[in-house]
Amino acid sequence: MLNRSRVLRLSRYKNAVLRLKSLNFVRVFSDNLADATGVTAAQVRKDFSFFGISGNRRGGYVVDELLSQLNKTLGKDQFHDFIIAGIGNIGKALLRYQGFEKSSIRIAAGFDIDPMKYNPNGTVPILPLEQMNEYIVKNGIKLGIIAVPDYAAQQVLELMKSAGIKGILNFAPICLRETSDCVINNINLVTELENIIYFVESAEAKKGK
Amino acid sequence: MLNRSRVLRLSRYKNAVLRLKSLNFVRVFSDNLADATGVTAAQVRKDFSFFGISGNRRGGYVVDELLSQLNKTLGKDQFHDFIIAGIGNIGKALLRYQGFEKSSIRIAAGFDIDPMKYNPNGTVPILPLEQMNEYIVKNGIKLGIIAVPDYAAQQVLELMKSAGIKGILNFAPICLRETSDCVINNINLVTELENIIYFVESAEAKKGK
DNA sequence: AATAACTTGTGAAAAATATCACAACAATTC
DNA sequence: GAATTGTTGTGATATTTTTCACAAGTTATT
Repeated sequence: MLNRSRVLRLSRYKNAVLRLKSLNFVRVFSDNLADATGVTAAQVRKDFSFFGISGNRRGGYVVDELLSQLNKTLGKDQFHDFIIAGIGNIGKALLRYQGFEKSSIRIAAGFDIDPMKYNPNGTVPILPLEQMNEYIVKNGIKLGIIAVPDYAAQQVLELMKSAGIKGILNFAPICLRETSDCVINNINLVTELENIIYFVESAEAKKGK
Repeated sequence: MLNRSRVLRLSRYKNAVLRLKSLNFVRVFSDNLADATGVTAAQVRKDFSFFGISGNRRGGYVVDELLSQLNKTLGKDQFHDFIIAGIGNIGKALLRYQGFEKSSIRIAAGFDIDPMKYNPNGTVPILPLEQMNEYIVKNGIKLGIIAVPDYAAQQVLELMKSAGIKGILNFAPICLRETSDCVINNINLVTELENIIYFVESAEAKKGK
């Protein structure tokens, strides 16, 4: 069965391998990846085994081979276009984020309802939300990011799905439900901070006692 | 044992209850929360039971009571100050993010090495990174956000930890390892998008076959 | 070419997590 | 006030995920 956190770990391994490669490593061991990503070596190997990624006994994994296997598994052997709905603080940050390009991720266009945000001729065009459907269909976009306020999220989700979007990263602070025809990852910034608060507070409490 | 995803779910329940409250719900059932957050009703009850949150048989949970129990458990009965290191795209977006205040989360200050970013007299002061240690110690800050480039992340982590930070949300695309004295949550935007790409691609592949 | 050193790949075991199913109970109806 | 209905709280069960442990294999050394 395909397991979400297993795929997340695969991405982390890939990042770790990239960093090791930049340090001129030619081979890596499951041990190295375990250290770099905070899991056990057995888990690294189990994960690889699950996706049919293999190395050499005693020789570990050849960095370049491993990278290409990881990229292939993750579908990173081709460019992927995303669109963003909502050009607020988060949306703008994602538009400008430098880290995507080298991971063959491209933000193709942004959409908003606020005319002040429109910029049809920018590097990444910002267009009226009404044009989103047309854009998605015309360009065959399959991937979207939702960065609108909570009250608009569900509606934007429906718009995206009906236009043919198959996968969404959602930053709106509301848990969008995924369906069989559309994968959704929810990132809730408040929730993430609350999580940290909880563990820090409970550590304090334990110590105080 | 305390379980990270259990606490994350608790935050989601809290958000769901807040939304139901705004719809004038007076009581909620585990069923409602299950629907709103995409888990089973049994899980909601198990989670509550774990934290000692209880309702009434047949009567469900009284919204206001439940909220205060959730907030108390999550340590949201008081304000929490965070600092941010790295005032780039992500850092700036977080500084301006509107959603924190009503969750009693406050960004107290930002730090960067670029003098162009300094703004010591803004609503949220942006100060030189060299002053971070002093600021943390002086104000008793326990919580931090890392939004610097990958190559600087480890170093900023050490700075924060040595100054007394106990919990960190990390946006740098490198997996920072948590230690017994400092909780860390890593959010890697590329990884999140890759995860979606993977599931969309593999769904495509399955359909094509 | 035999031995030693070391790492993978993976079944088996353990641990963690989620679901089931139902007794216990509270509100409502008859 | 007895019967009915509906919901919680939770042991027991099932499933998922992780770790263990070691045979199988590869390279290096003597």
